[in-house]
Amino acid sequence: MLSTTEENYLKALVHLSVEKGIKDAGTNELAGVLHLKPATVNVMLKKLREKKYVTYEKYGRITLTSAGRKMAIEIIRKHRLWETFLFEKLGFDWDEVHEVAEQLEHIQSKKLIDELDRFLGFPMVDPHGEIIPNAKGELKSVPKQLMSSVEEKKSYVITGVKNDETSFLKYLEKLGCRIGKSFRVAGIQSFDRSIEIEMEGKSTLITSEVAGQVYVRPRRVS
Amino acid sequence: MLSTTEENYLKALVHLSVEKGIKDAGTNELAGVLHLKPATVNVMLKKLREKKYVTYEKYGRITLTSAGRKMAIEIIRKHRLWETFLFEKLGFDWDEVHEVAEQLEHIQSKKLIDELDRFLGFPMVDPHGEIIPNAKGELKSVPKQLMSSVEEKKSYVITGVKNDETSFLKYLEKLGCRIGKSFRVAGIQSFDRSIEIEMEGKSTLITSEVAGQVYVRPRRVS
DNA sequence: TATAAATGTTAGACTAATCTAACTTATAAT
DNA sequence: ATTATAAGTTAGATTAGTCTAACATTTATA
Repeated sequence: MLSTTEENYLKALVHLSVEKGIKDAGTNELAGVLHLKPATVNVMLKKLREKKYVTYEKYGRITLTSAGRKMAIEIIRKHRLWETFLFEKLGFDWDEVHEVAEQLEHIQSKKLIDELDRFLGFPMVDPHGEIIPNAKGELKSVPKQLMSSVEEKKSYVITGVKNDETSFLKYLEKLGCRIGKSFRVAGIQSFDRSIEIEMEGKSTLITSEVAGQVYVRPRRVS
Repeated sequence: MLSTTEENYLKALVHLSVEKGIKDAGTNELAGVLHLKPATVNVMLKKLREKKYVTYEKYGRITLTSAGRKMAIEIIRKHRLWETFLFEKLGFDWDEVHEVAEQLEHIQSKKLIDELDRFLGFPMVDPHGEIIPNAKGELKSVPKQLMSSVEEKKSYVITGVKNDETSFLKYLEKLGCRIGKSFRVAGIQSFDRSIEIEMEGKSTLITSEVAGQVYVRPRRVS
């Protein structure tokens, strides 16, 4: 059985790899997302390696083993189910669920989480639009949708890009488009198929060329 | 903010006083219910005294301050609301709820517990028939009912005794009747008003004299 | 009431998780 | 290629919560 602390390290490793797209991490990066000092992380890493949850050697990069990844995905599953519960059943706001789910995700009871899943009707996504891993620990891949096929007035989350040339990514960055960001479609111009989106309060115009290179998924609105 | 450990100490003090009917406790007793060593409890007691949650002096008895009692009752409220949730919404069995509620009761979020209360319809009792303190921390006293007024086929919990002579208590003990025990009324003899109860699988006869000295409250059946 | 038994306390050690400060290795820049 | 900077490591200290073993006090009993 893992401690809450150990669980948080594993979860952070998955988040780092999802957000950065690479599967390994460094001591400093990990310390950064956990708000701990590198020295602290270093100590814990030895323990997690001992327990076979990560592979890692001195001055090297940190990678989750399959056991480590499985554990981490289980915790993410719990987190997202609890977020869904708080949002759907208890009327929490979109931005209030995370903090409480951070605590709830560490409750140890397989039955609890399976019954919660059933109670919620086996939801696929959490209130942030994030995919909820299923009971088998599969992060079922949702059909990919291009930004060029979005509908007006609906909300989406950016999930990836088709094209990863630096110049293109730099341009996306300039537009404020990063993986994980969510936006609402304010309007679509019919003559050039350009899309006007609202993201973090400001409005941005996306050309159809760009939209054809960006993956999105629908987001449940609060 | 109290640690989980500190919360458990306060809760144990309330349970001790409820179960034993006295408002103070000893180091050994407390260690017993917490499954810790007296030395450990002694260390923590100093800390809780420092924080003004208990009053206690060397070799003396331990008493909760009103702040301590308030905290403890809040935790008991959380525990019982979670038990109700697990039982009513997630289909847990009567005997499975406690263990998970022991973990859930330490989640810190006022909103969570108030919304959970609302979601459950402001329940008065948990699946064990225990009274749920309200949001103001009042352990609303439920009208006392004597065992002599029970109805056939219904279930009750023993809540107290009118008479606390040793001989009487010893007799109750022999019958298996202790505070907190629950039973079902199998039948009532009309000619002598004696009551046949089923408790923990076995059947026991209670005379009307005894029934008139024992307090009970209705229990929700599983 | 003297003593045995029960209860309570203290000191010192241990584990988990954290920190700071000093040190080492790897990477980037001139 | 040398050096400066960034990244990573180690050692030693700290806090919370626990333990055991030895000691002190209170209580119950012969």
